[in-house]
Amino acid sequence: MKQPLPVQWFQRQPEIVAQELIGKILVVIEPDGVVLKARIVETEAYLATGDPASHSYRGRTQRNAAMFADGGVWYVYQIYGIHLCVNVVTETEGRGSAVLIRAAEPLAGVERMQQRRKIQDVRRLLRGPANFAKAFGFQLADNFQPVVQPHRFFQDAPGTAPVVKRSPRIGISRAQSMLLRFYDAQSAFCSR
DNA sequence: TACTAGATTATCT
DNA sequence: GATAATCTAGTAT
Repeated sequence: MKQPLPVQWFQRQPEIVAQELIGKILVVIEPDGVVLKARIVETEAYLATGDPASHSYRGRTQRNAAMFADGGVWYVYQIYGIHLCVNVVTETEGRGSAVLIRAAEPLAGVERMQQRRKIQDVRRLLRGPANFAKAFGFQLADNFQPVVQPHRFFQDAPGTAPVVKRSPRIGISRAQSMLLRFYDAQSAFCSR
């Protein structure tokens, strides 16, 4: 069994973490013992400085406080009233950067994900940030929680590294020229 | 397959 | 009071 990625792995520049997170595997062990696994295929970086699309751009607020914590914690927030977006905080205390997880490829626990999503199509199960959050059972309460825990962690993936491409981020109105979305060009599980 | 409208609330100004 | 790092369902093509 692979070792979990250590917290220091996340305490680097968001562009680096976003790019290297592609192909990594998220493992979640549910309270009843069911194991969920997924291979990350799409992420976006939100920078600490000079990035108007980042929640941290206008400084620290109650909502984005987790972004300013030490790297290696979750930043979870609700958007459009009904959806959750899940980020991994990067860099260190006081910076304010994070990586949004946008899509993944289901590897284990597919039935549990299908129950939560109320759909069968495996390709759509983890496509889009809110869908990913729902399938894995993320809650607002996961905000500020450590990324490295016994029941929920990332691990390195076996095999060759994926071909990672970059493009403009999706769904934002500012800084659309910045190429901060990273995705596995060979995966059929990306959101676009 | 493509486009549009509507959902629904925490958070910020 | 306005906005938002979205998704789904519905109608049109």
